[in-house]
Amino acid sequence: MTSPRPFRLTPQRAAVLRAVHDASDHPTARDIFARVKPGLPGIGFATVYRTLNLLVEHGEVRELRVGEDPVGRYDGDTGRHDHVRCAGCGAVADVTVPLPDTVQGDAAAASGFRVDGYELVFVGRCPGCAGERL
Amino acid sequence: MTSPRPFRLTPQRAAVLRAVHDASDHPTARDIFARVKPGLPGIGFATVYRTLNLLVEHGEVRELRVGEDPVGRYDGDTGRHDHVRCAGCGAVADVTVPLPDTVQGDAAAASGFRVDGYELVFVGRCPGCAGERL
DNA sequence: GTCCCTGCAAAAGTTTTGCATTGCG
DNA sequence: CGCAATGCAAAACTTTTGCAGGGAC
Repeated sequence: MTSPRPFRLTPQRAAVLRAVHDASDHPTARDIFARVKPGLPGIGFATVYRTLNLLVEHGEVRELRVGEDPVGRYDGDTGRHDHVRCAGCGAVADVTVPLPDTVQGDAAAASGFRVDGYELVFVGRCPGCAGERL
Repeated sequence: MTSPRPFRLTPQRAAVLRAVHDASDHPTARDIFARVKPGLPGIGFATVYRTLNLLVEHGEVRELRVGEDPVGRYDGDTGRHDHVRCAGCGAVADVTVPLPDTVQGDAAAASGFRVDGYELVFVGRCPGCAGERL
């Protein structure tokens, strides 16, 4: 079992948790660092990263990597939902598109894997970028 | 316009292209470097990366990043298909699960984005890892 | 001759780790 | 006291870029 170790809610951890939950733009670790820094000037990168990993382990926060961008993004909404990424500016938005119940079974049958879930990311253009080019 | 520049098929490029097309395991740039090195001992990392980017631009190869792993993987199959990732060992396999035609329209309606496509990655356990734990 | 390609080395960027210090319990 | 958490600095990694040399056309 992955029994999460006990958890101490320090000011740093509370600040990071709040920053992720308050954000709606899927911030990167760097973004979160920048947003938390003003309230805790002493905080360092390492604490932010360690905290984010801890929060992910505890299921308080969801980590996602989308598209060709190699940087991790964090989502305070841990409920089931999907994402859309703008190919123009890289923005990531939430969206929920229910798939038929059969897809996981289909995937399992086709691959031989046991399938527990999926990640679905749509690719397109946000309203701002849609009119520009292409 | 993204008019692909002319293209010279050097031995290095041919080797990288062949390595990706022959692979079925979605190798990383590092994997490809290791596989190509024996046949071209002089080759360097930079050439592999530059070549992979070139091949992606020309649509000869597909780049994908899946899961919490920040490293890029490459797929010689450029046709429409999906992937399954093993949460145990990190293996990535191909799978094709057609989704209803309505999903892209649903996503567009729900997000306000123009939606051109999607990436679908199932998460589960490969046959080898399924029996082990959890 | 010109231009593209390569290889090496260094740079850039993200994430992790080591270690001494601090401070709660 | 004992142990976990922090902050700083350095390390680990992946990927990109600068530059000089060399080959193709």
